[in-house]
Amino acid sequence: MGKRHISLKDLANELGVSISTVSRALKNHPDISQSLTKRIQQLAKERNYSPNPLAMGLLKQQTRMIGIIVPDIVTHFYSSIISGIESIAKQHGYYIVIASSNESYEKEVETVENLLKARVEGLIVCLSQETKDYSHFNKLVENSIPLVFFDRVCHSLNVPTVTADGVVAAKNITKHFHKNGCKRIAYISGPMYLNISKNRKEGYLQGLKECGLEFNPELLVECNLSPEDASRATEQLLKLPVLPDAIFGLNDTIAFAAMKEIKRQNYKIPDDIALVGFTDEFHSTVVEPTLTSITHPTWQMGQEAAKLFFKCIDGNIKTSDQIVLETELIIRRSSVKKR
Amino acid sequence: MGKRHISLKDLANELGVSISTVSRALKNHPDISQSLTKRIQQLAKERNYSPNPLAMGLLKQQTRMIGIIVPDIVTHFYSSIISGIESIAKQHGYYIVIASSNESYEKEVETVENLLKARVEGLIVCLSQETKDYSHFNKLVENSIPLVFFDRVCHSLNVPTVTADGVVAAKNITKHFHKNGCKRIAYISGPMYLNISKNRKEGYLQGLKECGLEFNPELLVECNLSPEDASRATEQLLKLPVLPDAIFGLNDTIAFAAMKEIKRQNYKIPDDIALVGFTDEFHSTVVEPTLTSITHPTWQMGQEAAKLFFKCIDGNIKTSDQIVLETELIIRRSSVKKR
DNA sequence: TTGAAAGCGCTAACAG
DNA sequence: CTGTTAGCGCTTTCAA
Repeated sequence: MGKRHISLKDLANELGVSISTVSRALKNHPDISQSLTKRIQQLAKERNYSPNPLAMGLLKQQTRMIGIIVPDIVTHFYSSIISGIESIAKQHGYYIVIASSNESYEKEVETVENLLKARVEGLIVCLSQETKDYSHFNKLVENSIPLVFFDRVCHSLNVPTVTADGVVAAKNITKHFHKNGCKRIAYISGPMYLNISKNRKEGYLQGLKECGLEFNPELLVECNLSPEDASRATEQLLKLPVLPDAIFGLNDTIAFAAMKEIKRQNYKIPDDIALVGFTDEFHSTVVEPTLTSITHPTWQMGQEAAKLFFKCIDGNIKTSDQIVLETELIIRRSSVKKR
Repeated sequence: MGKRHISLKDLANELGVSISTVSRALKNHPDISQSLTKRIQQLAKERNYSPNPLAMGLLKQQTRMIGIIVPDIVTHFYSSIISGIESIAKQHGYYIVIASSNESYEKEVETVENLLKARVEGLIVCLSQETKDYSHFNKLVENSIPLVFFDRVCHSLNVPTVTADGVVAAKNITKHFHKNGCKRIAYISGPMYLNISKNRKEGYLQGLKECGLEFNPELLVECNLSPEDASRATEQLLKLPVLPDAIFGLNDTIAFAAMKEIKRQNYKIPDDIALVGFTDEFHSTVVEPTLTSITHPTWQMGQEAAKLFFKCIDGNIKTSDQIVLETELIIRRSSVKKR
């Protein structure tokens, strides 16, 4: 094995000076003579010295690690956001530690604890679909440990958040449907305690109103966020005495599942039923028909979340730092009726 | 801010004993009296004590962090492998630090350095598509720092690897095409210095031979792994005086791009051109027609890679530890001609 | 049965 | 201009 990293001490010994001299020289402290500084820096480069972050961390009580908790890591939406976070983290010389809650409340609680034990400096979190109780985040808030929520957030905790404007997005979807002649517009939602479900419902209702359509409760079905349950929800809609002529899903996963189920029952998209998704996964353009969807600026969401995080670190966060990003309706074939 | 974590010292002060006593009690050292041990452990639990990993790391010279380098994090293939790695890492009480090379050699080199600076205990790596030179890994090998490659690997370095059996897989694809009446079977490959491209070519050639077909160089085109270049490669195939009647892509990203291009030119899949992908991304079942593909046991690949990693850590690795996993051809509609 | 002290790598206050 | 020292949290001899 052997020694893998050399230390200040190694350098100091080799040059016959003290450790602190080396330390100072390396940061160009004016106290050290030009020539010595040069010699020391030279040797450091030769030996490929790099400071031991553990020692630094211990001393400064900081690890330069950000904990990220996402419902899952395999969805493009989240991994793209993670990329965005990473890009900012790297600029600040921080590392990210990623953990997945697998959409489980229990695992989320456990994960928070673990990351704290690992001494991350703070957390950037998207809540699991099961999470209704937020007390596991209290400890962070009380100790003013940096905490940022994105996408699925909890406003009661007074924590900075980054979200996409689901109200406007859902309103636009609804109006888009209406413009295409749809009158029975259905919404497959997630659990209503999630802000994303609620916001999109809000926009859905506003949209209906603006279009002069009445809200029909049987056209709003809830499901958990699994493809299986989304299929079930779709089936439920398709069993209605009068079919819906449009469906929009809380996200693309749900929309894809709905698409499969609609096809399975031999209805035509968009002519029998128009379909719109949400979050614009990469494959929206590959499915048949191509899926109309709401794009999220995921990369940017990640970046904004990371920026808020560093504002927390620097201690100049306003509790009112609630960033809401615009989305865009990308119209493809799944929602445009040929008439 | 205040103190966020309590230390042995805190506990010791509170009980009026020495730090070392507390330390020993917490690990049930027989020297400490039963009653004291109990009292100490009780307080530790109350105060929610957890050892400071930085201090431990500094002392033991280990960080319990594994560095992972993947070409990108947003592809399901990689994120799923990462999940697999994480599951094993967690069992061993290790954390993973994920970095992406973005398919760039330069960034890969830089990333290796950064992770080493961060004192990860070793690396689990999938090479970038540009990487032909492996000297940035020499340092690890020389210092026997644990290093494991998966999927895109370098055999010359004598490092343990986990791969999928691309030869057999590509052979099966070729034979599957032939069974469906295809005679002009094309292969859109990646750069040939990548083992995955080479292996699949090998299998492709074997398959042709077994089917009594001759290899036609114009039916093998290379592209870098971007959708854009894959489209270009597809176009090239579609410009041939005689069309291919089957195409298999190095991976699903390429296959999806090929699918788009084929559709754009108004050819029918599978009847004009049969299509098969590789790696079985989630959306294979949603595209139209559903995409025949080779599934990789990605989760398992990650797990195996992590297990090899810990064998390295424990020092009982054989240089011959080369794990090759079986794949499976999942036949869907894109490759079955109606005749 | 318990405590004191050294040391992991580093910085910073304090002495020369 | 440079060296000494203390201390971050912990384990581990060595002493008592």
